[in-house]
Amino acid sequence: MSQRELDPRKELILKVVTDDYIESAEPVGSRTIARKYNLGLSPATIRNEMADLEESGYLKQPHVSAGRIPSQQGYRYYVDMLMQQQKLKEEEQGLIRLYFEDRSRELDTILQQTVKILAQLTRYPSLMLGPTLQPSIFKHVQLIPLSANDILVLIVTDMGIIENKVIAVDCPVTQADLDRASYSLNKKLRGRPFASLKSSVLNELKEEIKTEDSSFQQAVTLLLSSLDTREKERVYLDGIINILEHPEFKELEKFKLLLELMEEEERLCRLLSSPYPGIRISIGEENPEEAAHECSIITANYEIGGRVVGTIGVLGPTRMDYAHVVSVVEFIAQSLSEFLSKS
Amino acid sequence: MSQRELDPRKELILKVVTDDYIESAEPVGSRTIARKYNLGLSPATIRNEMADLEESGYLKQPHVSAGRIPSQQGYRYYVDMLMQQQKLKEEEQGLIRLYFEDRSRELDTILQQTVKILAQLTRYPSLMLGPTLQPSIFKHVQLIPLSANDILVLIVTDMGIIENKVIAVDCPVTQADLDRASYSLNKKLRGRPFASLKSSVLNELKEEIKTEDSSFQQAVTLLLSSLDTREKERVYLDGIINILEHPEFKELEKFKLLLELMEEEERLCRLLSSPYPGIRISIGEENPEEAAHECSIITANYEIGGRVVGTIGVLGPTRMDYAHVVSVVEFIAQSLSEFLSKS
DNA sequence: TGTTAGCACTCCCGAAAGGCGAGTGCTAAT
DNA sequence: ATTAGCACTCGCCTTTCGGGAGTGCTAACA
Repeated sequence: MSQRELDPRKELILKVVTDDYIESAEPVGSRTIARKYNLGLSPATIRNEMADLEESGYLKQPHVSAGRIPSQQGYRYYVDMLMQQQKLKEEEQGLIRLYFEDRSRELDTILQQTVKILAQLTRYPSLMLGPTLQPSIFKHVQLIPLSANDILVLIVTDMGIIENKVIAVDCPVTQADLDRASYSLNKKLRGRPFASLKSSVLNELKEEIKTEDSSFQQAVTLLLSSLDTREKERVYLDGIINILEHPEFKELEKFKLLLELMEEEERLCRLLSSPYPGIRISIGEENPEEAAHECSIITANYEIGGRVVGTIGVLGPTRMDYAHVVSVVEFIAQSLSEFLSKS
Repeated sequence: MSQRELDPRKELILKVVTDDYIESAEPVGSRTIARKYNLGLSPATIRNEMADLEESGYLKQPHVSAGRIPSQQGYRYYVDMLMQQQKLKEEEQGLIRLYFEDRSRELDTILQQTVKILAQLTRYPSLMLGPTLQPSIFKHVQLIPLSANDILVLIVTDMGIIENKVIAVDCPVTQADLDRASYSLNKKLRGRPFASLKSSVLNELKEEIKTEDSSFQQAVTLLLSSLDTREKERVYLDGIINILEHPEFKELEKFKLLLELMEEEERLCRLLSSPYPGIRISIGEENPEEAAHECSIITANYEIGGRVVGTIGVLGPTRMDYAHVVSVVEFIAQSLSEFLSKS
């Protein structure tokens, strides 16, 4: 975080320039500021201040005879020090609340729709990293025979997240075998956090099943290994189209890079995942992805029962309506957390 | 289907124009044809034929001094009568086969990756309508308590499709209640086709449970109603970016309309769903969606165990490589059907 | 010393102009 | 019936050019 290192008048001007540029998408000139914002300063004075701000890296000029726009450093200062926290408008709050009132749907649908509403309210592309298994608690496992050699493994967590996986076994197993296996797996695993499964419990379990027959052994071993490999999280996405509203993407090439990014889940994950809780704002080149170097990303984590399980966020040009987006993302993340924690 | 109503030389010229335009995206002129395709005809002759073809509606001119391009009617004739069926290249077949060899994944992932490979091979945006429940056979149901008042209902079909839904009950139910309910539901429903559930079986079941306690009754009733409402199919999508390779979408507005379409599942469903099996080609305004009036769509249904359960398809400009796409879509639909039927 | 008016200068942007080139339809010859 | 020749059309690309917005600098002023 930056220190407060600009004098009040420079701050004021930086703020005004940023606000105006965010709104208009046009470089802001000294004349405009003087006329529009009544600061009691002449254009010339503002010009001087702007020149200073440019020299110290907070503003820049697209070209000599244009107004100023904020640099990445300028946005950072704006976001950290100048931006006014907005309270979400009543109607927006209402919309979100209303949406989260209707409850009986699949998890998948809920998440998809949450991203959709986020995109609608922000008018930017919105993304979500689906809930991880890691912090969940094991609730139920069910082994279901699909055919002679294929078993469907269903794992349910306390959050209602469902994992399913087909595993192939060499020798046929009977329904009875599987029921028995399901039963003892459940007895053993129910209530345990996933994070702890890999190490202790599983070995323990492996020991135990030595006494059982081989097909059961095999099934369990496979289950365990499949639990191991399962790390990929789903990415939800909506409102890509919103990006086209913004003049910075009128050049197809720029948009193309971004669209490419959006179609690759791994890269999105890298962009979104954030270790610490709370709102995070990444501006321009702070983003790890080359394609997003002219974008900013605002994310917040959401939780289930106090445990962080996923991330929700918005992607936009660096000239983004930070204040508004922050308030929406925050509110939705919180609403989603509450919603998921209730079930 | 059109009758064969053009004389051979006109057909030849229509075919050449279409082939060339599909490849080059430029209106093709008489001179080009004469030089490039050695038809033993002079440009002037070709011009006369083209003028005839234009008059009868198979070709059109973007403007007076440009070459000809196929009209929608022209494409239709091309697709129905002139296009040579291609056999898929060995390497493409190999790629697809290779992909379908690796088996143990979730259904969801498989479908997503199938669309991805379709997009890769065709270089067009690709879509899939996820498998419907309707033609499946009931395999297993499991009721799992998530909290005091929420029950997770898991339904597994013989195809490994998994539906899950959270339903809320008024009064708390115990694990034992649910196990008992699961048991009798399974006994009753296993092996029945979904299509038949709504009517006969369910009423029968309702009668039967009158004798049971109320919480059980309630759960079953809810289950039935949730089965009813569940009709929405998932849409998988990949390779949107490919559309930008084509000059017809260099105008942002056109692309925007299409992107809008792609972000709305219902509209995609309407566009894709096709009653009859086999390859279907919709050209330009044959499509029900306004936004796709300058596009063509090639779809094929895929099956599980001989029953049509979904659709896979490709969207491109009307100037689309029909022959190649048809062969890819066909092959992938078939491979997917085989793959899904094996499990 | 900070602020402001005045002014010359820069440079983007959009409109207008002009030339090129590809392709056509028509006519007349084969 | 086919073809060569030719005048004509028209999209597109490049160039040109003026207007306008905005600047930095200088000098005057409080």
